Amino acid sequence: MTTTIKRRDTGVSLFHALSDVMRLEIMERLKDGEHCVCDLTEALKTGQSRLSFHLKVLKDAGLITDRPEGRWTYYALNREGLEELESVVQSLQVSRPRAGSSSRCP
Amino acid sequence: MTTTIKRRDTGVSLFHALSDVMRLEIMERLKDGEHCVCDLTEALKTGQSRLSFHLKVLKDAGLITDRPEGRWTYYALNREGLEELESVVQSLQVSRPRAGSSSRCP
DNA sequence: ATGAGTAATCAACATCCGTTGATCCGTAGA
DNA sequence: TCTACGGATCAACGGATGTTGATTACTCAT
Repeated sequence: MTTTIKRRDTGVSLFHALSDVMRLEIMERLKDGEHCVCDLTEALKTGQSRLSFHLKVLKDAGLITDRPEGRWTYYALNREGLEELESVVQSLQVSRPRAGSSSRCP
Repeated sequence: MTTTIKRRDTGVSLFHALSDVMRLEIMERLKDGEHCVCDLTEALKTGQSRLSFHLKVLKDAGLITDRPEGRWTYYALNREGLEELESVVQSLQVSRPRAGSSSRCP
């Protein structure tokens, strides 16, 4: 089914985007609102190039948004992405209330 | 804070475990209950070695459990791991209701 | 005890990912 | 227009990750 495949792929990219310490730290920082790159660079004590790389991964996954303004770019959490994440996680929950083992081998 | 660091690390390993198509497919299969490896090998049409590798990743992350029985090993979803995942995902939600931008650069 | 079947582990290889430093692009101020 | 600055992008490198085939360990049946 195509929608299932699509769901799996977005799942993979969402989970991959979050499978890195620095990226989780970025998400953490953005929880209280928008931040510009220079702000994050200082807060996370890292190089500009590295930060830019991770921001791109998060943005491509749809978890954050960027808002260029003049010389600066502000990043913020993306509600839609987080909702999608929630939904994918929900879909991992057990569907049948594990009524004993459902496959017998011998 | 130590607990925050620990939370980040478990987050990373949970997300990493789920950032792979085959591993998501395994989770999908286990939603309806226990399955033995031979069962999954056939369902996912893959080699035994490959499957075993991915099962180990999921198990190490605490997302599934194994139950050896005789010649076979049965795998199942691990509720605790899924709850931990939920909790980590919850912790990514915006904390303050984004009252405008919280950092100004110039 | 031997042989067959299940599954974990290993070594080797290929690929992907993250880091770093350099470069490029766009904007703001002189 | 020239310069300085913020930030994206690129190439190159090194380390991690996934794949494959072979080996090993264990269990069951004969």
